[in-house]
Amino acid sequence: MEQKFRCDCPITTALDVLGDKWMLVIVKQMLIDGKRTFKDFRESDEAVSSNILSTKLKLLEKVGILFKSKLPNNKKTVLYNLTERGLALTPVVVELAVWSYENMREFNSILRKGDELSLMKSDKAAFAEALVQKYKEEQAKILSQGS
Amino acid sequence: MEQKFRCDCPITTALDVLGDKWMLVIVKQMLIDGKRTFKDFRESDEAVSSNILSTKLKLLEKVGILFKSKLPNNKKTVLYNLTERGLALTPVVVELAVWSYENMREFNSILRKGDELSLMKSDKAAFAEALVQKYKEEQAKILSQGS
DNA sequence: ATTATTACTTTCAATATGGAACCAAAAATA
DNA sequence: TATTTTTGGTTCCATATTGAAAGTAATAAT
Repeated sequence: MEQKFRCDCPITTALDVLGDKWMLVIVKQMLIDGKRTFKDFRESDEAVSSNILSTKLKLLEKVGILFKSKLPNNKKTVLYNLTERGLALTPVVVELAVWSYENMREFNSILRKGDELSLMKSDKAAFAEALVQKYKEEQAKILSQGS
Repeated sequence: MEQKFRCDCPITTALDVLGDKWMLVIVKQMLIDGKRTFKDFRESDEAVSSNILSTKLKLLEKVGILFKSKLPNNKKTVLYNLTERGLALTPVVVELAVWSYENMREFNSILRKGDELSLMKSDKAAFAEALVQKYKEEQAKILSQGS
């Protein structure tokens, strides 16, 4: 599964890597939903099947969006962590959320109500930055403790 | 090909519709590359094959991202136009471009140089709005003339 | 010592993608 | 007017991707 690029356009290039139903969903699950382990992803609302999850996690690692780690006292559980490159996707994710809240409600009847929409819209960059900060704090907490 | 949604998350919902290799590329071709006709898309750098193009254009129309029109003096050529909903994807496209310029160069050796990157980054909202304005001006020009 | 959990891989069916050829209507050209 | 070309598709078929289910090996908990 080596990557092929269609042309020199940055947008097309991004979509050559991220353009599917799972890549950005996994990033979002890590960034927003606090998912960190294979099991977490499997048990998410979106319920990825494990073969696909495995494939996508490998690709995300390969392009430097996430890296794997382990806790010192546990040899079994693998932690998946966003890199700075992965965290740099936060603005994309935020823009998708804004667009979706404002345009997808008529199609997805179970779309949750957008409580954070006005906050998000009032300062998208600040909202994105707050998400990143929250992620990093959680990350620090997990790495500092041992379990 | 009716739409199914995985859960109530807005990001996942957006990707249920847009999450593939073509949907956002077609939007970008219209918004930035001035593509308007079936032929235009076929002859683009990305060279979509016509069966897929046909399928995706129908889906984009169905979710209200584009609409079809014709010029008064030409019964053959079909024009594909972005709606306000489609134009509202501009910030997503801009964020993808920024991320890509800054993170994909090591993977896509033919990625073009990001001359507009610093301009884009300095004020993303303004950059997006300028793209939308330019599109609308072109649109007005085409609709006003007859050919 | 036994059971459960975690992180996968394998298998196989269903669906999506993609290239190529084909086609009908309209437009351009001779 | 007759012929050719262009445009906007559709159809066919091969290949690739997705996805559900079951299986497995190592570790951890009981």
